[in-house]
Amino acid sequence: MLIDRNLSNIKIARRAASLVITRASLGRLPLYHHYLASSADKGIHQMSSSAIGRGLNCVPVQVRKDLQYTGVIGKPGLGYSVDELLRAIESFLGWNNVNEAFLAGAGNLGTALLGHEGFSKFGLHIVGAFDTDPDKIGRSVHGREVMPLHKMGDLAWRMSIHLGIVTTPAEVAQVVADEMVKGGIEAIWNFADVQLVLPKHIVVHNEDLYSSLAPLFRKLSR
Amino acid sequence: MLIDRNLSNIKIARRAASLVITRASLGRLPLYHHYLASSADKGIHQMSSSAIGRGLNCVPVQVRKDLQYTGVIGKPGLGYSVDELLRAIESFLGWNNVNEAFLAGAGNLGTALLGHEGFSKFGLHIVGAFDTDPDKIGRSVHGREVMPLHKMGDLAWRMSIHLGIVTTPAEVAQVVADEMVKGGIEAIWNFADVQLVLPKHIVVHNEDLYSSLAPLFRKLSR
DNA sequence: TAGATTGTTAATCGATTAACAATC
DNA sequence: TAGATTGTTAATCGATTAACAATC
Repeated sequence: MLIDRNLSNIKIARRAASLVITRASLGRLPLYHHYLASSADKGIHQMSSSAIGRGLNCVPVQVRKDLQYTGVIGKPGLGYSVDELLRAIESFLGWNNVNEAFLAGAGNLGTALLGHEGFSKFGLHIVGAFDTDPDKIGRSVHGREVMPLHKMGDLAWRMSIHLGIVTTPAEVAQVVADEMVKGGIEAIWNFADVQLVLPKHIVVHNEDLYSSLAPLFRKLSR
Repeated sequence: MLIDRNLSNIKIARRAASLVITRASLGRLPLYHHYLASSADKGIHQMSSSAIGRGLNCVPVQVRKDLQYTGVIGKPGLGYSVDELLRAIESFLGWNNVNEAFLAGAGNLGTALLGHEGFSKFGLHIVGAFDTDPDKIGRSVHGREVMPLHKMGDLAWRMSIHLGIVTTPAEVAQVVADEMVKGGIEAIWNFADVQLVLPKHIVVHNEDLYSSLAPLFRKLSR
């Protein structure tokens, strides 16, 4: 029995160490969390991969493969512990850490993100907003004062901010992102309609709204 | 010469007919358009696939493959006509059509999308906004009056609206989407944090912000 | 024990990239 | 013509899915 335990621990350790999560699986983990959380609210504490797959429109084997990355072990014949999965996903995605971010561009979209209260549940705190528009600077947007853009880099450095959100017009997004990188920012969430070109070690997610719209538009024009 | 022309026309026709664009390529076409448009602004009228690839951080062969779907033929040794590509991408993506949409959920994000003027350049016109909050109903948001949600389905039907945008809280998103489908809507752009389950013939794009954030957060927690 | 469901290997599918003849 | 770049086939890579022994 003791030997069994040890063997199975080694197995877990080896697996967790050797497997690197794919981009695709990583993006699905939040979806599992959404669905599992709403199931937990309904008092469901145990779920099989096929039950989860039904809720998310995907096949059980994909659910099992994705969930393996979290390190949670399911029980054959029974399924997974919903609460264990929720905690594991949260910790895997770093939702328990406090992730402080700066946002550049306090326009419509920037304002909306500043006002999105849901983020704080996942550890995302937008602690500074920046713009170049004199009419906006000094104003408070959803409780945060808009500061002049040229102060962003320095301040990011001094406050050890590592996440930047770009909601500026496309024309200035690259310059703003470069400024963020100079300020020590390591990950950028970009809503401007440009592909940012940045050093390899910076992680960028380009949130191109028109890429998302493309399949929808194509459907409509037929 | 005449024979050559005919042969090459047949080739084009066959190619356009047989190839169905992949989801991945479709999503990249808007990125090409962004970059080509900004190049055209700088007076550049001819570009090679490697020049385009440099601007978008991708390899020339991918550019060539993606651009083939638009039907544009490049000139060996020279490259592509920027203006021809721009027009071809616009027509391929249906950006020349008027695409009218209804939006449900006039919160922060909904308001931002209603105020996003850029959309109209691509044929997207959000012509109606809906909410259940009595404080919001009747108010004007970026020039459009917010209407009660229960009127959405009927109105979509009568106005032949085929595109729906969901910016409601996650809890009601599924119900709202079902209502859209009843109203004849065929494509749904969903910003709520749920995977909508809808009939096969409805095209849905789930714009899950937390999926986008996942790789960024992961980078930060290391 | 029997039924259900897991974890994992191997097969398939789709998307990216390398290689190169065709051609401006 | 020579150099550059195209369009396309074949090879590779990555992600999804089928199959099944292990096990609760």
